[in-house]
Amino acid sequence: MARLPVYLRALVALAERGIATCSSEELAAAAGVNSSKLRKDLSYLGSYGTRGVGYDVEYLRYQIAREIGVTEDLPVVIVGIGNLGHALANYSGFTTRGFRIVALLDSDPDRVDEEVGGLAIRGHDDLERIVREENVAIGIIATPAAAAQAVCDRLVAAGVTSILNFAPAVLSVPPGVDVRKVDLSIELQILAYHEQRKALVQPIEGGVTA
Amino acid sequence: MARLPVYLRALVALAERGIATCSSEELAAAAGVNSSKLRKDLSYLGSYGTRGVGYDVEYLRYQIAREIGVTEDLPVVIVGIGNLGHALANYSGFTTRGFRIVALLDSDPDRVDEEVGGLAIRGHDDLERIVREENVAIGIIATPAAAAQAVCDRLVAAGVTSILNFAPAVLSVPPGVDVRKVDLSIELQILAYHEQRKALVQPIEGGVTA
DNA sequence: ACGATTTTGTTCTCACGTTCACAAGCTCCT
DNA sequence: AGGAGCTTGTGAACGTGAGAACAAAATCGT
Repeated sequence: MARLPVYLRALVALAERGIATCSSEELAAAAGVNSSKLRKDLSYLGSYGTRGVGYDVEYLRYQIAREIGVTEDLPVVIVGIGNLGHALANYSGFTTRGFRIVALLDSDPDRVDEEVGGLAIRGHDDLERIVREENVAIGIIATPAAAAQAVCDRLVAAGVTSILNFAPAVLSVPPGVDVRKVDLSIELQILAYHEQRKALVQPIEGGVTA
Repeated sequence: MARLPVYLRALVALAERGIATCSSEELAAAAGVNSSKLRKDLSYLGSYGTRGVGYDVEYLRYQIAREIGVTEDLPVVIVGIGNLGHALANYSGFTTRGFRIVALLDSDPDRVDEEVGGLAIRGHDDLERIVREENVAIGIIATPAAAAQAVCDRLVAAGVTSILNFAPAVLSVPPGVDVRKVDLSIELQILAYHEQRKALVQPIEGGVTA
């Protein structure tokens, strides 16, 4: 399920605060979900809790990490080192949460060998070799929309089977390849939509909708 | 619905390619959804199509933009100008798609007056004033997780009613305030999960799962 | 002017995910 | 040792969203 990483993050946060055990209510609150949903999700992995007591934070943390498959670092490449690629390369959250950035790729020859976040930018020519040599299964696309599909095709051909796409483009991939899309302006537009509805409803009803 | 912005983007792309009219099948393919779903979504807005012909791209584009509420630019503030905040401030997708970044805020006094993306960074002291003067309804939080809730509280108190949160923290807000969360490492972990399942299943079944 | 064709708008069915509610089980206190 | 009090795990109802199928309507050709 897509909520396991959220639970994992909440567990890490609890562990950092020195909390050794927690109930489903507490963990659900930390993760921002319903406690029933949380228990059902966790029961899908197995019975890792103790009735009357709760869950052992450290134990559950490891079990979820194992289920997700981030017990050891997974190699990742980032393609497109523009503003966003820069930020991603410097983002500490990747490296501390089960991922290892093995290469930064950019099509601009002038940028090759430039260092970002302690890693030198490589040209697109090296894409296939790096993916094969490092056994990279996950690629991050942070190129302009026009280049996204071509980059995607090359990544998939080289052996990448999961893609995180920041480019505002719909990627078509063969079966067996997963794509997740993060579109920043679409997120904002969704907020704008709710915003507009609030602006329309509130003056009439005279209050916020609980 | 959360898919309207996707349709809008697809329509803009079609318009840029000089396509004046399109069927639900074509638009659905461009948006990456089912044509039935698309038609149902659009019918919720009204009958903007013509049977036997399809949809007028330009007309539908305006209608969706109006529905979302991005016909004129909405003011937005970005709080936390680290790596990610930098990228967001420079991201052209916001400004070209119905939003106007009116302020960049950072807690670090040394960064104040530094210019990013043509806008000077302001200190947190100016938060309330800017939000009120510019009538800002949407705030973007790109701070570290530890600062996110405090920033969120200040934004909400100043009048912001929609928040896009990039910090890896669960924000609690009063009723009537919308929060959308974008967590980059969670997206990667979701891919890792699918990746692991592929690695487990494929060697046994001997092929990709269609 | 009329029918064939295309495409929308809508209805119906189905499956999934969420939530409530309760039984099973563990701990602690007496 | 035995019961009271929690807390997990799960079974059942509910609501929501997705997909297929069909009817209404507009154009085009004859």
